Amino acid sequence: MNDSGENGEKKRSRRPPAERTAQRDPERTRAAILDAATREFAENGMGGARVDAIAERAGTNKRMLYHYFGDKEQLYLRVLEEAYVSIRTAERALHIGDRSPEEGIGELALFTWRYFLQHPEFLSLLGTENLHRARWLRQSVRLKELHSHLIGELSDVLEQGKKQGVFIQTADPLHVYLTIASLGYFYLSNQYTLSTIFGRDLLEPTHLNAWERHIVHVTLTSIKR
Amino acid sequence: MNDSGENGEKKRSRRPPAERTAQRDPERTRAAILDAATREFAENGMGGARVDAIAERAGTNKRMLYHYFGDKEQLYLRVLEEAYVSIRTAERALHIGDRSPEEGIGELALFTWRYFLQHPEFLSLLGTENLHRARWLRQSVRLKELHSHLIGELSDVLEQGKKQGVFIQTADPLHVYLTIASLGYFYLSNQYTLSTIFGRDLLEPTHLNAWERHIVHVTLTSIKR
DNA sequence: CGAGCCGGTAACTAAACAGTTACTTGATGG
DNA sequence: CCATCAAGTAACTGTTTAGTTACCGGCTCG
Repeated sequence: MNDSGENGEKKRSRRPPAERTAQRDPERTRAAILDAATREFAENGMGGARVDAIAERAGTNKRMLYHYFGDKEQLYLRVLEEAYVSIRTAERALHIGDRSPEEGIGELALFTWRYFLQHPEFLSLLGTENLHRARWLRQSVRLKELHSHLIGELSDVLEQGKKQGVFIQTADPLHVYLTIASLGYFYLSNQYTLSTIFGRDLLEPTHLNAWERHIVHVTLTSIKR
Repeated sequence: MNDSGENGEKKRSRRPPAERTAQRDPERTRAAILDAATREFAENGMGGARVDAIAERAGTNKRMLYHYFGDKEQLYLRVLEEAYVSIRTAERALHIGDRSPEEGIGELALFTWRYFLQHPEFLSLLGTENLHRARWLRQSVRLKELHSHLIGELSDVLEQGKKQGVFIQTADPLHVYLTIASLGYFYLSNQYTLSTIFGRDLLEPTHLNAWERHIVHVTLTSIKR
């Protein structure tokens, strides 16, 4: 039933400048807008992003954008929610409790670093949202449980490590997560100013690999007995 | 526009009589604009900052702003340069080489954290500049030597620590600095989203103090033998 | 078969914005 | 004592922007 390609083209249009009929695909249009918006907001922030630019990137127009998402702010919030759901979903699939505590933490650190590296738009969106003091995120209800799971799982792993005597008793799950995230976030999100003032390209593979090892090393030595 | 006759009421002159002359103080006006611009750019980013808002905050008007700084971009660059000069100047005054290596590094970590805490506008400006891939910072020549000094001094302290056998041989000055800056920057610049998703106010004194101790602990354990 | 719904387009509008211009006031040195 | 210039004000301008409206045309179902 999937009509791929052209069905009978009986359409000899009379007027419109665009004679080519776009095949209708609401789901695709919606996804294209969301994707285009993600890139536009990530590159230019909330204040700098242009609604016209998003429509153009999505290969559609403003009318559709307002039709599906309401207005610029609601679209931005959807982009942000989507970004959070993506990283937390991938994170869950790790199941850091399946390995030894030490390996579990190391795995989480590696995953986080590599996810940040492959999703610069996520870091950028976080930066924008924080510039505005989480003005839009705070309105979103559906995001909290997403995170309580992360802390819960991390807490279990730490407890097990403490019982086994490999981790110090004061190790705190939130602190461990913040440590991992800090080291990845700052290096990447501030790579441009850092590369400029220190005169080294931080994105060179050699430096990236060194920093990856550094993150794991710092995280583990800070909680090991 | 303004037609001749009609000398009755209502002749709205284009130029209202200046009732009182503000005392002239070019240096003060200049400083007021720079200060107002710092706040406006920090709060709204480059795209969100409004020239009119800066003029109003400074208690002056756009004409003066353009007179002293050329245009919005040049003003922004001056704000950014000023911010970097401020932190590096304060940092230099620490003289971290005067203490034992361990104390020196701890001192640098404490200073950095506290400076970030007291100067949220600096963090915000860094975020904005990185969103734009250091577009303006790269144009600034006068900022590189400012930073080579920092790395040089840090390198000396680490060398001394290695000689004394208290630091590991692989400790790298840039990595140490990035570690310290990461842990402070992320916690503060992302405090709004983090507080929201984890349901804790990260700015509460208890949590701030705990994180301060954490930064020093993490930094030192990562390089100690 | 035709009414009306739905995905889609382009031109429009009111407001906001960066940057300019026309003008005023007062201090100073010749 | 006035010519000149710098500090300062507010209205203006051309452009950009978020959001709207008028319209198009194919598809579906009664």
